[in-house]
Amino acid sequence: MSISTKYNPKEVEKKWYESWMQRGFFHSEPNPNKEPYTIVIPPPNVTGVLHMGHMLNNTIQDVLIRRARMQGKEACWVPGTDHASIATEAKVVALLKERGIEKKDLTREEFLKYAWEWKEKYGGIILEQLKKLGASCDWDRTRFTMEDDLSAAVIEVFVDLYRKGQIYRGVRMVNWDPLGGTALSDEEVIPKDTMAKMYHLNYEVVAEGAAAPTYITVATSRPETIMADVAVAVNPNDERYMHLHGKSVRIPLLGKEIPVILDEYVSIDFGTGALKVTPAHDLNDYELGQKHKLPTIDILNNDGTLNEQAQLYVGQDRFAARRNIVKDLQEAGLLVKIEEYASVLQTSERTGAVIEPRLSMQWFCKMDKMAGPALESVMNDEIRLHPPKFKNMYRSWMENIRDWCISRQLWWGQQIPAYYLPDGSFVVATTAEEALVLARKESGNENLQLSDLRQDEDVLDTWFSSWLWPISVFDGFKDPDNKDILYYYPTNDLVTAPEILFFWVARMIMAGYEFRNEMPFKNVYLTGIVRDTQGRKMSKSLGNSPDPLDLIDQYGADGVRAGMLFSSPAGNDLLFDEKLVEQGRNFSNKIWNAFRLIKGWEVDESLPCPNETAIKWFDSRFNEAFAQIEDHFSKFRISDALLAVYKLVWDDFCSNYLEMIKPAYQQPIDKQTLDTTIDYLEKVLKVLHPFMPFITEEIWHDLKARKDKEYLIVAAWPKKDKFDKQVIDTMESVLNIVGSVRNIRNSKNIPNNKQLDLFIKVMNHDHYEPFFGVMRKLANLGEVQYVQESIDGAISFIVSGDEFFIPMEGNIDLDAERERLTKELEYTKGFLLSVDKKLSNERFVSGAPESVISNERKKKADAEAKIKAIEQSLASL
RNA sequence: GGGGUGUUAGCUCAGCUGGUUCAGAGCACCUGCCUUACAAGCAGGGGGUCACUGGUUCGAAUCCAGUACGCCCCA
Repeated sequence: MSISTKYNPKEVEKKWYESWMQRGFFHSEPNPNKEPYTIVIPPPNVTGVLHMGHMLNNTIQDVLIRRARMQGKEACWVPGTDHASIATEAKVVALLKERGIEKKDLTREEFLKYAWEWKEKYGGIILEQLKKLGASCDWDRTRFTMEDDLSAAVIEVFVDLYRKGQIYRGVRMVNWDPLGGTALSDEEVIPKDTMAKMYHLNYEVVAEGAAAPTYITVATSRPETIMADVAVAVNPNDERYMHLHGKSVRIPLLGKEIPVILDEYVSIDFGTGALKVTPAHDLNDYELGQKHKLPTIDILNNDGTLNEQAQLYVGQDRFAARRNIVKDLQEAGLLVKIEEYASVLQTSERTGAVIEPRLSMQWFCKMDKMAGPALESVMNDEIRLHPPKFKNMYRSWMENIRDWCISRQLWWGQQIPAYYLPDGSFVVATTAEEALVLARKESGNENLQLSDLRQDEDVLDTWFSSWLWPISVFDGFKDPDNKDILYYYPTNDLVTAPEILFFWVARMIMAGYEFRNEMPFKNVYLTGIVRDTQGRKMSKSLGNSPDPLDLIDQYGADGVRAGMLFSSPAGNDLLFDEKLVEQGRNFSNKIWNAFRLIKGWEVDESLPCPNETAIKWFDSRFNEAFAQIEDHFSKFRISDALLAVYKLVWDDFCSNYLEMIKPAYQQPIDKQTLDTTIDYLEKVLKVLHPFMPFITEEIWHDLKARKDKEYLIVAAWPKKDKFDKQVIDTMESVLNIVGSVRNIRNSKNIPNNKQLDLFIKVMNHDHYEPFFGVMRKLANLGEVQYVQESIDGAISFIVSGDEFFIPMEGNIDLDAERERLTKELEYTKGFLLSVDKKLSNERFVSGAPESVISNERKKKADAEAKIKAIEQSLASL
């Protein structure tokens, strides 16, 4: 038989993925005889392509879902995509631009037509990429946040919340791009470090009957906004300005009187310690203005020119106005000085224009009521965050929650179902027709027509559809009692990144309680961010992110999956190194070769089984490791679970078990050993399958002929079983003995093929006999036997309190041996001293629990025995 | 500025209720091996003042306080 010494993942992966799909293993239907296990995918942007973050995230979900499926649960992983209004609209705009089409020349309908065309053509590539990773999603259930049913749910929820008084209109500061004529999200704003100028201006203090005018100097980077000033603020503790408390000042040039207000917000050391307050044109000033109930004067037009409110420089661009006012101020003698300082300039990602903070009317969703149950369920562990350290962060955010701005000045998304009447009032309804009925009723004007109503131009924030995701993918709004939602909801586990804990996770929890009176999921597993080896976030602009598909191509999906999970505990960032994936690939190869070895054996049914001890040991060892693996899973320690499987396969199964039972070259194996070994390999494949689905399925089928649906993907997950700790412990000692022998070979340059003899002088154990065979095989020993006395002319070592001798036929370096033994003797004596010290401390003996004390006594006895043995050996040298 | 969180081997991290699985794993490194499953491998080995300072305790990597540095989220 010839099987390649290297595992070749390419065709294997394609073959099994297709095969799993064909047989419908990924598909789920409600089954009352089975326990449901449900995951909804965090929907990636429909425009997105697979990046390393998706890889990690979806590998974890696939591990969880595959394990649940093997456990016999009705496993359902719902995939889908998010319409991502900002990102998608930006891509469509860019694409149209390449074709010479400007968005502003299109109507809303024309633009949306292009957008949908584009979505149909390029959208959802990412889902195809997930298949390459092996993701076992139920593709029949693929959903999209902007498909009809899901959009209908969004509108329904909006109307519902509006009627409950949870949605209102209000003013908010937005990032305005005067060149693009649009508001931008924070993500679309690029901060640029620049040198800016700080202008120091004199505001005249209003003082009746003063002989000469006195001034207060205010520092500002934006002198052209002084016409929008409504106050000057100083810190109440600032000694320089005590005399101004309760006074007023005049705006330079304009002469308008404004109050001096006191607020600790003003930092005494920055600028002159006096701050002009311009609520319409600065976020901090806006908040200050709200706090002190000051008016808001907006002096800018959409395109960045000054309007009538400014009174001066009307019609001029903000930068031209700045130049002019500086000149005028200078001439008026009110400009004290100009300073250069390092500042951060906010610019538009798309037009490069300097961002103008601007007040605008937006829609908000109240959060305080919904936050209550959402906070409580996490605090009392109804919903568990993994790792739990995120609970604190969650709490502080939820306790200081702000209302949610849900409107966006875009076209791609669900248009807000608010309809304006000609008089400026509005009604909210699911359709225009319903809106008309409402509008007629509320206005008392029965003559109103559809054409008199104007729907709000804005669309809803994308999160306003994704917060409904766990409910809407099962049509829980359209049909609240359908069998899917009743069966699959609440879902089990959610796997996502901590950076969207608030944007998304918290809001889904709120929506769950608000609309279904039930949590949306029981566990939230928070992954870390995938970074490069220097700890930098992976990003397109840095070019430090490998293409996941290239990696799969090069190392195989199984190798990449394992690589991603090595060293990525929950909540910790993953410093991605291609070496990890290499390790994953090497692991694939290791398993492959173990399979090759077993597959290559000829069986001789007449042979007796010489491997009882090894067989008994691995059975116990498997059960012990399996219990650890299950424990890791129960705590969502996926990385640790994989590492435990890794060691079980590599160390226990390959390095130890297979070496113990391996027949000599070209010798046949007995039937019992072979059958048991195949059973063991199957068990190992099972626990490995969630992590490395392809190679395990391949070996599963190569190992034996299988019936039609007898696939590993649906094979029964092992059950916890008892294990013999004694056998495991003894084998550990045996492996230590073997290690010591090998070490001696190594240090004495004794070739592996030269047999050595071993004599055991038992102190504590006399149960090594069943393990003699294992020792002989692994250490290449000839004679192995118990003795009563030390052996002269032998190298000795101690394992678990017993002394072992290897006769050396005179080629012992006596000095070296004496030195080694002396060293060990000294160490042991020191150890004994520390134990004695502890035991003679009365407070320890009276204070420590009995078990700790008896343990110390045992340590003392062991150490004393060891010292005696070493001393004897030294004497015999 | 507010809140959170972290610092253990060269790197990435475990270490759960303070006490023999307490200083551990993987990778990297060093030495020797192409020994018929695997050089993508085998065997062996070296390496840490558990950030710093103090406290609690019979006993601290572990609990508490402070300091330094880092990261995350919000503003």
